[in-house]
Amino acid sequence: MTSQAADGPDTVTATRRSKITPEREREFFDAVLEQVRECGYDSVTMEGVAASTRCSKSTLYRQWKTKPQFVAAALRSARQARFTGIDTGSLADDLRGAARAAGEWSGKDTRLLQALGHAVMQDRELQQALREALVDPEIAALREILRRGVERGEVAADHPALEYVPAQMFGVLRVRPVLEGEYADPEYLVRFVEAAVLPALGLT
Amino acid sequence: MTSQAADGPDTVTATRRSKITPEREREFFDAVLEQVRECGYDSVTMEGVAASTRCSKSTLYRQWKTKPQFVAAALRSARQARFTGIDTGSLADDLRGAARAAGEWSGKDTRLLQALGHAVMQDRELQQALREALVDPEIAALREILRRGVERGEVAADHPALEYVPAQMFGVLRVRPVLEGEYADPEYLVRFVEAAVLPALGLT
DNA sequence: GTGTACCGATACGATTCAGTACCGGTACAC
DNA sequence: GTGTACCGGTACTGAATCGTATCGGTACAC
Repeated sequence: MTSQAADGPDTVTATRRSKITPEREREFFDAVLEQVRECGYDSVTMEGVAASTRCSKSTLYRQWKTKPQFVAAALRSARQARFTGIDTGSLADDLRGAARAAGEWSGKDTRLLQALGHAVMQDRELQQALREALVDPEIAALREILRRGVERGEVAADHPALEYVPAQMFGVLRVRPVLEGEYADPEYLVRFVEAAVLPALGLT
Repeated sequence: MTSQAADGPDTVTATRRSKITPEREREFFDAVLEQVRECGYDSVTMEGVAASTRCSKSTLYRQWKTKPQFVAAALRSARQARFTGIDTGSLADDLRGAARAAGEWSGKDTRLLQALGHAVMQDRELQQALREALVDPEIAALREILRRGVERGEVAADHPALEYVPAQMFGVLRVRPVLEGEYADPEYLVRFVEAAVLPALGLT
């Protein structure tokens, strides 16, 4: 359940009503996200997830009322910052680092975003879960990198290109599959940062 | 039928086996694309399209064998270059013009791309139709703009930022809804070109 | 031990939708 | 007129899939 984080030190697993251990829950979440990436949101079925994790549909429906709620829970559980902790002291190197980190997750995240991109327009909870899981943390980390660069005086606070850096990074990341048929890898993104983003910021 | 372009001067409409006029066909195509934008590819139903155009399912299935083929045909029919004919003699102005043109179509095209983004992975014909309709023409036109700029000597042929211009334009176009919750309008894209693309190309 | 609460399996009803089949009606060719 | 070929409407089959209900089994609490 979504409430189980509230009551759960380790040994208390015994006290838990549910026999679904956190590890088991992870299996469910991994399975459903993988199915979403594979087949698209609409084509994901509870039966499919149940089969692939060898549990019964009943078990899934006991824990989560509906498919959207299930997927949203899975998304929330997958939340993690891809590139926090990047802090080299140089804006250019930080951006290169972010590009590299983004490129490493590119395939999985992009497929997920792609697969959910439209479903999200119809379900508020799903939309928010997606933003919290894949969008907001990255944007925040990126803005933090930029903020530090401004603070160090590497770029003017009102530099017009600043506001577009996140959109550039994620935009290029997401459209490369469409334009070139392959996911943006770290090399591609780093070259992009060096060829376009840094020059635009005046960091040659 | 897909073959009707081959046999059709004007008056020959009489000779046509089909009573589906090109205008009527347009209605079908517009309706199905609108449904795709609205509900997503998977949720589009032949029955829905039939109802919204007041024809019968039979009629649709007589013309197109399956749903993917129907949607692909609709996409192909929607093919049109958004920004050919932009040629001001200045690379910077051409790019501004392209940005403005792209921004004007942004909502419709982005929604379509979003809605089809995943379905396309499972159906080759659909994928190709989508590329031909929404991706390739724009890319080609953009590359042509850049080529002319190079030819005029406004930017070096091997300038590293050149290769990323199309990806940036379409990337920013497509992710703005995700990041900021609204489609990229012409103003946004023109400002982006001026703040980031032109500086990166050394065209202050 | 005994009881409780959850598990997995399976079966079920309801719904939705792709695609087919059949119908009577009608516009146009000749 | 008569025939042909297509139209729109409706009904149908068959396959998924949602979500519910039922059932026997089992791990853990006490």
